[in-house]
Amino acid sequence: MSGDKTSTVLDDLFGEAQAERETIVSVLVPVAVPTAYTYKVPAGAHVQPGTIVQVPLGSRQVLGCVWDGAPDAAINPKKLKSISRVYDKARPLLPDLRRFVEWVANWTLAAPGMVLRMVLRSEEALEDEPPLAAVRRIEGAAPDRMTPARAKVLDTLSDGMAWTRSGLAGAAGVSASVIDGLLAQGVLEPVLLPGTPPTPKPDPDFAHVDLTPAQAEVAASLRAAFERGNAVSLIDGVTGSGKTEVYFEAIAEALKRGRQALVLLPEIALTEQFLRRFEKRFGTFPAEWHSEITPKKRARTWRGVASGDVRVVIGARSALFLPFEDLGLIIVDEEHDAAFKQDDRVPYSARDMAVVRGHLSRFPVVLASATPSVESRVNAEQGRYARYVLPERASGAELPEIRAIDMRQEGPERGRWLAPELLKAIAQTFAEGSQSLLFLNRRGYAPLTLCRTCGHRFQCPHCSAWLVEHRFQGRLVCHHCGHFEKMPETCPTCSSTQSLVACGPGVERVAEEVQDLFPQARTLILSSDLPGGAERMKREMKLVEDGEADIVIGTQLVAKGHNFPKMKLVGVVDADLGLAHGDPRAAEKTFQLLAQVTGRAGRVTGGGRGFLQTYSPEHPVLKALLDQDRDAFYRMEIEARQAAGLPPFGRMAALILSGPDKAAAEGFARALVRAAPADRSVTVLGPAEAALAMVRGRHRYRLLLIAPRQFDLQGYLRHWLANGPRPTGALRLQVDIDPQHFL
DNA sequence: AGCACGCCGACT
DNA sequence: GTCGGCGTGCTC
Repeated sequence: MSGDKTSTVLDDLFGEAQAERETIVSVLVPVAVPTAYTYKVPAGAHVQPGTIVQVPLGSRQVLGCVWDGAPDAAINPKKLKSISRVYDKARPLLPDLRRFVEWVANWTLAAPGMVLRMVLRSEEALEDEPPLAAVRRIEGAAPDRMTPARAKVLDTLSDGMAWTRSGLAGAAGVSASVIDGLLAQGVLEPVLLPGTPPTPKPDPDFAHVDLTPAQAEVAASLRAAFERGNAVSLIDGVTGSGKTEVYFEAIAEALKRGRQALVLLPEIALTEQFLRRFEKRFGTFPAEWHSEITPKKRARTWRGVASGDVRVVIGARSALFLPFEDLGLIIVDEEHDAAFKQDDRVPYSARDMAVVRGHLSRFPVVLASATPSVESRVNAEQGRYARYVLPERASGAELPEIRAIDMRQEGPERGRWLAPELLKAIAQTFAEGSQSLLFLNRRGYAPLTLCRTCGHRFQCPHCSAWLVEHRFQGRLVCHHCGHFEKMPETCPTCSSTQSLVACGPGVERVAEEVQDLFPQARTLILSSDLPGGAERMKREMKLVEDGEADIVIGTQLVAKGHNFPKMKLVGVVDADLGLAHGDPRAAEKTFQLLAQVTGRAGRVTGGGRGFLQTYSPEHPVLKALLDQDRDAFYRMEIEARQAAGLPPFGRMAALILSGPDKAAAEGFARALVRAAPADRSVTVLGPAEAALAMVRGRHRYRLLLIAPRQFDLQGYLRHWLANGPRPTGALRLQVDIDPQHFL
């Protein structure tokens, strides 16, 4: 070509000009600073907004992301450092995700870099996956001696595929040393595989789906929501109504449209059964994402999500920050669950931020629950969410019949905890070969121990809560801070022996009573504090599922999602527990818990029965449960909150003010107090969770404000969001404020 | 003197 | 979030 020489000269000139005028870019770094920092781009490196880089920061190297907007030209050029590495194998973070990071940072009052940190949670994912060491049969080669183990290996390899050493040993049912032997003999050869092949894509048409007319109608509405862009739907269905099947249809629709889908679950324990159901419906497993995933799998999923190889993710709240290539749907299952809230570091509600992410990227979000949160019901009633009700069980089984047992009149004798009527029902259920569940939200043997002689009560030395006796462990335990001590023989105050008495029941004590009265029944305690951890829990849940236990005594973990097909009877040992708490959400939490736990009865078979042992059968929360009238509960609760001056969206309006400057934080607090009318000033108080946060927190001065009805917190926040800058260095919004009104 | 610990500001 | 500098107070 004739222009060869000229273009070379031009290139040189251009290169020189570039070298003289060094390029600088904004880089967001994972530290608590308010803005992106500025770095030089090394010659020859190519970066764009979204590119993931490594940069020097102080004395260390950190991950960062090239950010939007002009770099800060006011920074002293002598201070500027160079990007030390460009991760060109990793996909740049897309604009939608970057906007989401900024939105969450703005909302939670966290530094944007701290939110970015939640995105960059797998350093391994930024490199190409290292090749996998494997073995393959060498055509025609044979071992000197054929043994049964060797034959099994060669048989497994007969399809000509390469296997990993451990995978092959496992598949052939031999030890890995057999494979080493065959390698040494030159029958097998080592090969390198290019990482893991992508998992097969879920097939939206894999299974024949048989929906009830009610389910089909909701499924059709969810499919239609894709046409509306950013619609939020609330599936409000009784326990056993088949919400999962319905939202699976929304996932199928997302897949058919070539979009990715994300399912958020409140806790890891629920993923197991979800995976099985998903596989039945879509023919393959979704990718999993939560804190217990191994680094390798984590990296694979992160990369797969970014490249689009992974189509569906099921995960805990942190999955919300995965770098999806083209996310088209988020499902938030058990949307009422408090586990969606993160209280430390960046304090956010994954349910609310899911709605935000859907809004920013214009895709549908589905919230599902048998007991929706009050705020979601309000959002639905006020037209922000579409609400779909599934009032009946998909199996056709009728809902359990629920009865109150008035403990003032029909209670058990002294020192016993189960009323005669409940015992009779347990005996019947046992006789017909079905399961009973006794629910008591109290771990251990007894919540309080005292001395009969001198009245000494065992109290935690650190937090003034009663110490709970755990008889299996022979300990007194504080459920607040974890402090424990050995159960003493004598009273520490008056030294009397045989004088300590247990007051009130825990699950261990109820189990003792059950074993005493039904010695021939197989009883099982399900409580999170028993030794053996998650593995044991999984085993025992399976035992109950398979009908290997007759009477189960459990704490609140039995209320969550597990399917117990043989469970016919549920007895709530103390239905009043939780109603008396000072927590403004006590009624809601109790309603949800009791509705979920009684919903276990006869879920598959029908004919379930529930009993609530109570001293206050007239309490409106219990009445709503007894009457099977969920709407009555929500009506009552929304009215009660309005009367208490809580905001109409049903959530506590709270601000946590914190910062290094105590005077500034207090000054701002006083300004807030002045802004509220004189008759009901802003109350400055510290509920238990805020107090705990204060003790554990790194900030030195912190103040919790609950704004009463007169204070226009919403208006203030709206103004603040629109007009920046922050009133103090570190003002933190509590996770309980609903972002719906700001979208 | 030597160092553990907590506090505090800086980090581009 | 993490590091380094600095002051305090205690031990070898």
